[in-house]
This record gives sequence, structure tokens and C-alpha cells, in this order.
Amino acid sequence: MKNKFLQEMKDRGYLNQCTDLSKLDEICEKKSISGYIGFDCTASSLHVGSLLQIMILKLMQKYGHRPIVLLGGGTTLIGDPSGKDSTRKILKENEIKNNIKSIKRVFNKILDTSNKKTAPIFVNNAEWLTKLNYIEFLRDIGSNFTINKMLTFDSVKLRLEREQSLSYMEFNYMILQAYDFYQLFKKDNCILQIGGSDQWGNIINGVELIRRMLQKEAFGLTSPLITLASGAKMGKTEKGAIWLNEDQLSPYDYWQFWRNTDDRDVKRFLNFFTEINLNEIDLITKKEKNINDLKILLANEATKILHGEHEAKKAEKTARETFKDGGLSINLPEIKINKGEIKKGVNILDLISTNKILSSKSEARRAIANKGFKINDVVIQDEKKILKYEDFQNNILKLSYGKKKHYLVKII
RNA sequence: GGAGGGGUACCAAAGCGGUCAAAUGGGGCGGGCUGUAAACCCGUUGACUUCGGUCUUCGAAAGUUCGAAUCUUUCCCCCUCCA
Repeated sequence: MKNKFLQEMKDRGYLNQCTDLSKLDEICEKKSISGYIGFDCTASSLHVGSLLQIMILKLMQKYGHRPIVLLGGGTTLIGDPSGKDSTRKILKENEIKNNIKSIKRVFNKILDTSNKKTAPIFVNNAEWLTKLNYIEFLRDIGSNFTINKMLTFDSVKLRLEREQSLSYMEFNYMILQAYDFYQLFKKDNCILQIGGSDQWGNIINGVELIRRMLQKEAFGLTSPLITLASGAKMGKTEKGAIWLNEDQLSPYDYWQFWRNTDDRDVKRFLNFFTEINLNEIDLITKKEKNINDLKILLANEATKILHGEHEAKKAEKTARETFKDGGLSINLPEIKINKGEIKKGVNILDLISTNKILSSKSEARRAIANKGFKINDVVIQDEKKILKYEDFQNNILKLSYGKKKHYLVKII
């Protein structure tokens, strides 16, 4: 491989398969290209499951290529059946619009928007998809696809094999995605589509369509599906998704997510989710004997990319003060209580449920019965505990739920 | 359109008139051990509670019954086979 961009893709482990790697290598070596990745807009934020894709876009920028971010307002109306057993719920148009707006923020944080040459282009396929004329589309585009072939793609095949229903609407998804690529190829000279390995089928359909319609060559490239050492899919933790948007997951919690990485995943994740250069990672991982320090490094670097250096350092400091020194950090999430309420006495169960630490009083009761709550590191024994002035020091009290969740309760 | 099978908690799946807030497994959460890791062990997993209980839940609605997740009727949805 001649091209540095593709070399680093490979070395970092971003590369799974490519339609024609050596040809793409040549082209990347000669000029800057545009490549696109499509993102799902079913939620108001992406989660870490999409982070690898974003890192790839960032890497493109590093080597002078231009990333195109397709926020699929059009395809989200349909729903990608890849890797799913059931149709997802259908979103309303304005929900999708809001999601797109919200998701965009993350790209603007992670990607470099200042360099004109490589600044990301945002596109929304609703722009062209919603204008399609059905008959025309069937004749011009649909005629290029055979059902015979479409049935062989995993997204369709697996669904049918498992005897799960697949609607005609979803069946069309791959054609629409192929059409997206075709449009971007024409419109923005985008010659490359990147996606997760589950997107391979959708991607090569686009490459094929471009070849048939325009007699031009386009490229497809996929990244591997990242699984955790535990076998779970990245980002699909039951604990609640690791959102990238700050309003859905604080920088501190984001930092904690990385800090709690499984030992076996640390090295890989340094490759995947930090920008430390690879030789250095090698060196550090060989030299550093304490895996926990590597996790801190990972947490710092990963948080830096999303939330900036300041937030990363702040999170590290908060964590150190809370866990290592066992004290209370002023940066922990705060719960505020009025003076007046404290005078009356605040029921601990109410405090827990109204501040959404747990979702109900019953849950809070159970947690307390299981020794799950502590005030200033002392286990709460009585669920009827009433918080009073005496419980506070300088109007502050540390409330802990489990070993990892800590809150500052403040009298104001 | 015809014949059959099925819809139970976060998921899978048992229950088929009272002892059912519903077995079991997975997942989640908490505790122990540790390193804010893994593995393992224990507890917990509808809501409210003055801890005596009370209220809401087994696709939806209506009914039978002292009593229904369990029986009946209608409706909705899913799957298989036939057309």
C-alpha cells in the first residue's frame, strides 16, 4: 500500500474489506477524494457504536480528503433492515428533522470544520429521495436490480431465513442507498462510500449502480464490526446507550465509560478511538505495566476528541478525587436542595426518585435494602432516613449509589 | 379468501380457574472478592405503602364466576400451509 491514509486505516484496524483496494490506493495517492458515510437518524444522538465511522472521517481529513456526512432523512423514513429482526418504528418527518439537527452537533465537534479543503459536507438524502417519481424511478433505477440478486443479500436473506417479516418498504432500502451513492457521485464527485461491515451489501449495490448508469468506477469500503471482549456489540450496553451528545451523556460519564473498558479491549480501543500515533501506542502499551493507567489515557484521549481537552482533564480530576483520594470532588453531578426543605427534613427516597437517580421509590427502597446507597461513604441502613442539617458539612454531602455513581447534594 | 398455530414482564420462555406480581434462563441493578477490569459467589428485578397491606399488569374490549393470565364471545396483530 502506497497511500498513507489507507495505510493508517489498515494499521488502526478500520479496514475490513474494499471493492478494489489497490486501485483506490492509487487514486488516493494522486489526489484528494471525497468519501461519504451515511448515518441513521432514528435517535436524537448517535452513540459510541457510530464513533468508529466518525473516526474514519476524521482520518480522511488528516490526509487531506473530504468527508461527506449523509444524515439520512430520506432513508430513515424507511428504516434499514440490515442486522435487524423487526421493522423499526416509523418516525415522523419533523422528529427526523430534529434528530438531524441534534446529531450534526457532534460532527461539528469532532471533525475539523475550519480547513476549507477538508471541511465536512453535510447532505440529507431527503433532498432527492422525497422528490422521486415512482414510475420514473422504477424504470431508470429499478431496472438495474434483479430480485434474484437482492434476495441473496444478508439484510434480506437472514430476515427471511429467520421467518421474520420484511416489508416491501424495507426491501427497497438497499436500492435507495445505492441511489444515494449515485447521486453523491454525480453531485459531489464522491467516489467512495464507507460503512460498517453490515453495510457491504448496500454499498456494493451503489458501486454497481454507478457502473451501470455512468460507466464509472466508484469504491466501497467497510470497517469491521467492533465487538467487546464480553461479546456484546459496541454501544449497545444495556446500561443505557453511550450517547455522544453532551446533553444526553455528560463528559464525565463519557470519560467513565472509557475508564471502565474491559482489560482485553484497551489496546484495540487506543488504536480505534484515540489519535495517538501508532508507534507511540505500541511503545506505551509495552512500557506501561499498569493497565489502569492505560485506561486513564484512553479515557482522556477519547474524551478529548469529543468534548475537548478541558473537559477531559476535568473529568480525570473529578475521577481521581472521587475514586483515588476517596473524597468528594466539587465537579460531581449536583443535586440542589432549598434551605427551607432541609429545615423540614428531606426524605431520602424522595430525593433519589425526584432527582432520577433511580426511577421509582420502590427501586430506591430495594437499593437501600441491598446496601446500595451511601451518605459520605456510610451505608444508609434505614430507608426512612431524613436528611437534616447535621448530615451536611459546609452545606455539602456526598451521596453515592453503588461504587461508581456519586452525587453532591448541596444546600442552596 | 380457506385450514392450522400463536400473542405473558427488558428479552426468551413456562403457567392453562384460586396457593400468580406470574416458574426458569439471559440481560439489568446492587453487594462480596478485586484494580472504577474479567471470572466467580450472593441478593434483587411492577407501583405506592403507616410494612399490616393496597393498587395496576399476561394483545384489546365485553362476558361467565365468590374468584380469570387461565373459560366464552367479538376485535386487532403475527407465523405456517393452501388459494
